[in-house]
Amino acid sequence: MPHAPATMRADILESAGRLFAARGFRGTSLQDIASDAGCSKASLLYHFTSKDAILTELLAPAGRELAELEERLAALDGEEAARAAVAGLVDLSLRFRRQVKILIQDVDALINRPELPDVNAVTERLVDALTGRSPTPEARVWGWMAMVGIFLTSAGEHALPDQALRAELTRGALRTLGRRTD
Amino acid sequence: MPHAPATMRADILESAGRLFAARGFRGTSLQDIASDAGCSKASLLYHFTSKDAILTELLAPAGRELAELEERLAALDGEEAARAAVAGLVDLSLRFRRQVKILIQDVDALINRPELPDVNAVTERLVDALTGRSPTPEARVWGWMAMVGIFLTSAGEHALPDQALRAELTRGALRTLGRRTD
DNA sequence: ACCCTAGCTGACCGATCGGCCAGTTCTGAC
DNA sequence: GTCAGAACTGGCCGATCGGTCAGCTAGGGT
Repeated sequence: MPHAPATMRADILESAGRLFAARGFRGTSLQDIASDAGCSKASLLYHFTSKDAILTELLAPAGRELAELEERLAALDGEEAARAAVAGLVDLSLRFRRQVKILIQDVDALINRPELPDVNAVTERLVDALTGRSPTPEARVWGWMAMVGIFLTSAGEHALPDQALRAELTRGALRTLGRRTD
Repeated sequence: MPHAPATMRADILESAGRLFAARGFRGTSLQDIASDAGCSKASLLYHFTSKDAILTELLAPAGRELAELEERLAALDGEEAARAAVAGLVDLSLRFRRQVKILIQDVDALINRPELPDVNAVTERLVDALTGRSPTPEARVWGWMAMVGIFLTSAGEHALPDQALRAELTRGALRTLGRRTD
């Protein structure tokens, strides 16, 4: 039964998006997508020029909006710009959650290894330590932000000697948690 | 010239670590490592049981220390625990920078795509907006933390409705930047 | 009734990659 | 000098993956 109007294309995008978010781009084969969407691998490449093109179509809207946000910010200044940047990033990240997950999925696959402690368990206990006994759900979000912020910011290139970077990471994290930084 | 004592093994680890950090685990082949280390692919598998075993050996020390940190935190409580958790994570992340880069490298490879705006440029401009004109290097670190925190925390699972999560992400980010949260 | 075409497919291809093995070379111990 | 064994290698294998292609089929336009 070939002629299902244009639903196949949409089904493929939906399957690919879900699988990419769950197993990562490289961790998902064309066959995986085809099986999930209920068609043949060749059919994928009839509707899309390549595996990469599927990912492109999934990420393009987020990219467009990010560029728009950037433009909007260029017109603002000072406190106004800072608040707009935060609000814009929050909005974007939440509305394109699946896309964010696609981008960071490979990290999950890499981090869940026997020689590393279970990342979920560690996360839970670190957040516990950060937020104290019986934390509110809100406090747990801040705990997450502080941990992720420390972890990933450490890997970036910063114009700061190691000792100073160490101090600033600590200060930023404590502030995220709403604690005194002295 | 076979018998270089045990330097080959160390050379392989060094090469693998550098390449994994630069191109990611999956993006680095055994041949890449062999060429860089100046030996044959078969030699890698003489010194290590598998490609995965190389990564394991590179990550194991970080995993051990993370487990130790967790243990140490279990004995503490309240403000003391929070500060020890932050200090411990900062220390770990900075001392194992290369390992952190290995874990997140695949994200870099995935995020630098034509349909997405150039991530470095966007990062720069967002940090500009967050920190205002002529920011200090310290302020840029906080800007980084806030952005990364928003971005990655949004992808996690939180026991919070979307609207509340949105508010808390905003609040946390503004606090990281040392701004009023009202 | 006929045919054109969009939708779809099975079979196949070339490339790459992780891993294996038989065999060679060098070294240190005796 | 001899020899055991560690260090190392070229060549090969099976699996997987992205992608191609010739061809089948169902339906709508005429």
